Amino acid sequence: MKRDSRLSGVLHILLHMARQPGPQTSETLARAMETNPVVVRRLMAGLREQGLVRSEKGHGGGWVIARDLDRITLRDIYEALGEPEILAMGNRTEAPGCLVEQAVNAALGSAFDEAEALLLRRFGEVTLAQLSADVVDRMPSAADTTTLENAHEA
Amino acid sequence: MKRDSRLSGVLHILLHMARQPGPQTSETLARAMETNPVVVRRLMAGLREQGLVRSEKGHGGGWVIARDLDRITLRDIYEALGEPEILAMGNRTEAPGCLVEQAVNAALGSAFDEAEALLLRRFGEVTLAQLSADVVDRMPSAADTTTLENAHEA
DNA sequence: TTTCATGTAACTTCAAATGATACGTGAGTG
DNA sequence: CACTCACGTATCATTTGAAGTTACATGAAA
Repeated sequence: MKRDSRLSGVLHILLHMARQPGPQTSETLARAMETNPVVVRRLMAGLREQGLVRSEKGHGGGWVIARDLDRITLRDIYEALGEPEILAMGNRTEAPGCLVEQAVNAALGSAFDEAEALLLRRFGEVTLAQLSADVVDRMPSAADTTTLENAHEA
Repeated sequence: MKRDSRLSGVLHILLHMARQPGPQTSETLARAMETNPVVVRRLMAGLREQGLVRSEKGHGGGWVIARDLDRITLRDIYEALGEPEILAMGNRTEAPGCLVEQAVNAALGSAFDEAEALLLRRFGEVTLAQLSADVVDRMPSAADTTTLENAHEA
């Protein structure tokens, strides 16, 4: 399967939005991500429904973040995306009659559950504010005025 | 993508083999798994290369486990399968120039790594012997003579 | 030599993310 | 009011890898 990069992608979008004052269009955000505006809208749709972002049509429209950055965790975003599959592996059958398969499912299942739970816990501990601060830490000090355009020239 | 169930499948195969004395053919094992003999051979190919199982051609041939059950961990089997992808999610880009994406990758990447490490650690702690014992625990006591055939009728 | 069973290549099927095109809707602008 | 901008969304193509299937070669035992 192709690796799911929606969480990675939407975080990229949100952090770019966080660094710019006004509304950002899907068009602009798509260029920063080297992708298509429709992909941006699709990613953002779930976030809008959860009230994490707002969108406006027409002139001067675009996307804005609708909540304080320190009150949005990666977990909130993950859930807004529709809680995509975390693991690429799984049990062959869900409710097998075969005792052998039941034993396999029990052993693998608990390991899978633990790994998922760990990841979700980590997601819950990281806020957009923290990530945004990390971006600043990574910047050569003089470049604090980096715009969406030249952010991708480096 | 479709969920990868190779580990689950190969464990099912191995535990069925563990409960029968002689060599088992791909044909027989495939019937127990409700799949195709070629799929069985494909799953077992890696295990054979790692010396976990042996195969013989011709009359009376088939597959046998080549090592004590308590010396085979799920991790051994996972590695013999070629270490398939564990996570369905990943970073959009591996070595991005964009500082924003670098920050995203760092945050997500460490969480991903932790989850993977946890799962692999769990795999390393479980042996085939333990799983096989668990199968017995799940059996109604009188059914200890369950064969491959009626194991799937219950 | 016939049969059985593995070893593999090649093809089809399937699922889901991603990319792209097209068109509808609503909000500003002139 | 007409026009443009930007989102909303349906639809289709592309991509990737697992899983299933068919076909045939190889080697071992009867």
